[in-house]
Amino acid sequence: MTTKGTAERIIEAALQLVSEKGYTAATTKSIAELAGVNEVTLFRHFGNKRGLLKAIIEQFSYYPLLQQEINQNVTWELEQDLLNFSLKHFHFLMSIKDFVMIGFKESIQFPEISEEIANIPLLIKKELIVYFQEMHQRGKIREVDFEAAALSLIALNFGHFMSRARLGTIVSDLPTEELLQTSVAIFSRGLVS
Amino acid sequence: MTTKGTAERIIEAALQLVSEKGYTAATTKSIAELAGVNEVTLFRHFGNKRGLLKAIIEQFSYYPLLQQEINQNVTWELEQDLLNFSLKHFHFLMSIKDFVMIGFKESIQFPEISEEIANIPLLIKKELIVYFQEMHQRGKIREVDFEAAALSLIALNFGHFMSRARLGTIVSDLPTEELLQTSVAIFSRGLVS
DNA sequence: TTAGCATGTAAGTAATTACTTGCATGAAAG
DNA sequence: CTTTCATGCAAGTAATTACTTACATGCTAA
Repeated sequence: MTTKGTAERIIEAALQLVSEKGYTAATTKSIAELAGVNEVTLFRHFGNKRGLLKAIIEQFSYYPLLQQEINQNVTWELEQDLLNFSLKHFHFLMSIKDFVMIGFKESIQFPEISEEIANIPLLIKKELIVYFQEMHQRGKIREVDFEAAALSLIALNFGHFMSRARLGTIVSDLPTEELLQTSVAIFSRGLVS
Repeated sequence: MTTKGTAERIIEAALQLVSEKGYTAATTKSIAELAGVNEVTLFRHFGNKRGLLKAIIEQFSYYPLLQQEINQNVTWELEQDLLNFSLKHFHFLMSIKDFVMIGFKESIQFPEISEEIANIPLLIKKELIVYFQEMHQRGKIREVDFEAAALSLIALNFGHFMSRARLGTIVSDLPTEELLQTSVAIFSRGLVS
């Protein structure tokens, strides 16, 4: 009980600090301080600093991926489906924002994270291609390179996510939902036959 | 002569290492080693480690921005213009890839870089909005939220850039030009009236 | 030739960092 | 009541880091 709470608090603090300042700059002292525990407790739980990050990675691998949820609520109405997907995609990325940032920052020190993160667009791409193919067979979208189309939608959402996650409302103060709606409206209109 | 070359080599090495490993993990020793100079030379040139990064930021502020080049070669043919812009945008981001990465990694330690980087999409957004408005008046694109449209195109290109810059061909081995072409084709088709 | 200037070399310093050890404490479980 | 177990606390260690100082060397320009 107390144990679990302690370890969790340490992981949480590490996740925050490492994603903010990077692995090296996030000292064990500062992590322990933010978690509200003694520094030795950190080592007693995770052995060493790398062990702490391993725990973070492991926790992430249990995180429910977006993938399964994509095919749910499919209406075979292009714009509606893509908006539904894009909203989910965006909020999913936001929910794992810290992981994504660590993945980008520590791709050299912890290539495992990079791989884990790179897997997300890969899985989503496959799902989207299948969806686009089916939509094409139903005569609802025109013939395009479905892989490129899938990658584009993913890039679109990822771009919006990065902009909001790192720059906030500096670039634009449009409400996220509104922005995504217009974004998807243009994109799906470009796909319809 | 030799002075300039030395300072430049140090800056180059720092740019590479800091963008790869982050500011804290890129030690002055490793930077000097990569630059092929003695560590003291680094301090003689830039005073301290922060001074070195200041020099990097300053060098970037002199970098020719994409902005002016956008309005050149405008044909008022939507797809052609947007493809031309997107290719320029993408390759511009690639050319300042290391700056962008530092900007994302060191947004806390060096907020100036973040601001500098955030300025890019802001300027481009303004240019794109003007272009879209003019295209609308010419009856070539339909009525949409031009700001959202501009942000979407920027997010699209940025997403492609991030994917290629960090994940290489893991997600897809489609040739960049081909990918951008399909990407822009869909997007512009979604805008035409 | 000489004077200056950029750089290399060697040595050192104070601070920080990851990590350890030994002991005290307090709460829960048997 | 006692044992166990997670944690706190104090102290310390070896390595690393940013940075300094003093002196030697070699190239360039006057």
